[in-house]
Amino acid sequence: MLNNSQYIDKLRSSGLRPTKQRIKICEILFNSQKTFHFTINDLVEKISKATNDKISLATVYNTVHAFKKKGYLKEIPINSDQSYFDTNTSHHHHFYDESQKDLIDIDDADVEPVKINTKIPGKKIRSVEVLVKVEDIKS
Amino acid sequence: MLNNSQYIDKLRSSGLRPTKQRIKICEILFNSQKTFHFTINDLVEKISKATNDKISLATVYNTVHAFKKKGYLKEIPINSDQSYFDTNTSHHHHFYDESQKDLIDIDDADVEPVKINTKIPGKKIRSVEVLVKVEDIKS
DNA sequence: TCAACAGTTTAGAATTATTATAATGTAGAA
DNA sequence: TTCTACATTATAATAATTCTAAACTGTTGA
Repeated sequence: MLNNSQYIDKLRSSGLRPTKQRIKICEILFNSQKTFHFTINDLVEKISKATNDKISLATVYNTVHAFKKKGYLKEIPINSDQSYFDTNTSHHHHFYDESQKDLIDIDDADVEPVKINTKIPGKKIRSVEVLVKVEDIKS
Repeated sequence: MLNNSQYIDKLRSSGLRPTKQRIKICEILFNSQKTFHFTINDLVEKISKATNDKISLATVYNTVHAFKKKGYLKEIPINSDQSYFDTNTSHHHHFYDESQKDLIDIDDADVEPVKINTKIPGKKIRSVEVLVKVEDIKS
């Protein structure tokens, strides 16, 4: 749990001006012990519940992308009509529940290291992500 | 390499009417030895090169989704503004080249089986997909 | 063979997510 | 405090996808 001055430091140290919109978004994204997944839409709703000052949609997009670029958020690839982001930036994987359209973390420790026995010349690996799609047993 | 009557059988046997639009799209997608990746946009371009009869965009979407549902195409999850599809429906994985925005198959044999040591009650695994993001070594 | 129906295609409108624009506002350095 | 570069904002623009309703066409069965 960080207080505002810690968010200000965090933003400033990564070259982002600590504007009140960014601080508010930090509070919403990083104040919880638990990490979580969200879409831009989810975040807009959280903001409108958390404050009376509206933050424009464009700012929400800009801020999320800035935070992603700085490594404070990860984007999660799912077959989806919208982008999912994750406040958990540690290396981990995901279940995607196709029945409930729900995304669930898989701790990195719960996945045996993935061994890839091939490579592409001139390229280096940036990340290895596992997506496990699940569905209701009965279906 | 299948000829049209084989596509007609294939469509009919899966409960899809063999209309001329669907047959044309089959020719474009499944006539090659090599499997490939495409976006809806790519497919529309291929169609317009391959034939003088235009196929409407809505039909392309409908057909691709119908083929996906029947298991003739797979959708590939990537952080992207558009959906990627794969004519290779066998179990395999992908490299995604972030420098070139290019998608490359990884043969299933080149990935050691992924072991997940956790599960979700009431859910069964439908698929396990590995996405390896790569970039230029120099970057 | 052919009429009838259900499934398809179609053009275009509608919707949704995201990005661009340009004017206004503001944090931070001097 | 003032200035300047960076941010925010509302709105428009764009792009991908889905919806709609009318026209069309395989297929079935008489």
